[in-house]
Amino acid sequence: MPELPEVETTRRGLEPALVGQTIRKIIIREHRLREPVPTSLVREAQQARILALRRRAKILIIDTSCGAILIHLGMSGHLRILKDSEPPHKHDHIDFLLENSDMLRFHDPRRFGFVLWTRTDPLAHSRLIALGPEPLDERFTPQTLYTASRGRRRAVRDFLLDGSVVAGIGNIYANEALFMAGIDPGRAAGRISAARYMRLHAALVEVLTRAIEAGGTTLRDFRKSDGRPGYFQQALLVYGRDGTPCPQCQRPIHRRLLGQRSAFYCSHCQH
DNA sequence: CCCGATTCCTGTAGGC
DNA sequence: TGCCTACAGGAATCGG
Repeated sequence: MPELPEVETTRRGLEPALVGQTIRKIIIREHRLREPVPTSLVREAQQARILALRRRAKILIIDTSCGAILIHLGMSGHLRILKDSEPPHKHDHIDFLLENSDMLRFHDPRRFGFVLWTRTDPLAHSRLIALGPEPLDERFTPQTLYTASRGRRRAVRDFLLDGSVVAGIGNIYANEALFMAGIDPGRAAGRISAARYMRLHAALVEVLTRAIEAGGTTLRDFRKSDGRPGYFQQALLVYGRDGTPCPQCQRPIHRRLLGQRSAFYCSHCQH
């Protein structure tokens, strides 16, 4: 499940292979992603020169000479650099052929991702405009969380997943940070003190930074742009570890459904 | 405004 | 062995 660290890992891996290249040809085998792949992509992005790769939340932005490609990996997507002679396999939905015989290939079995094209400022795109601060930007502070949470009764785990509060956090890193900060994922966001949001802020920054250094978390589908998995899953403290001993107190980690998705936590260490 | 439920999709794991 | 079901989840949308 690509969250911020996985998309950042992908961005870093793709950057040297893509920047400066011209897109020679775009092949779309499957238009039916989370939203239809626009036909304008083929018409307008072919022959465009790639200028830069950026990331905003979980979205990769490929800036070109005449517009920007926006790519979301959904929960099962990945991007790889291959030789353009590599035959397509199942779920290889889009190929971007480059002038140097390399190819950027978008693969996404569950088709929760999207590939969009815009000729205006990508940061002003409807998918990006309402996002909160980047968690690794200095504009994200403990105050961001404390202020936004006042009066909110929803579980703090779900509050962290709200991209308009802070961008790019998914279920894995929300659970990890809440464990590191000693906060029960089911606690109402508005009933957590400023002092505890200090700890949560620090935990988020630390876990995201470490995950990026490890190349992200590979549970099932995620692959770096060279095809290799990330290694942060070995460092996960609670996510997916129900029944195993808490790394702090040795009591078993619990799994509980919060909303529609699992929360992992230690009932002794988190309150 | 806020919040929870629902929806999209397919591979995998576990039960029988 | 094979079938069936539950589950994984980002984020838009809808209804209360």
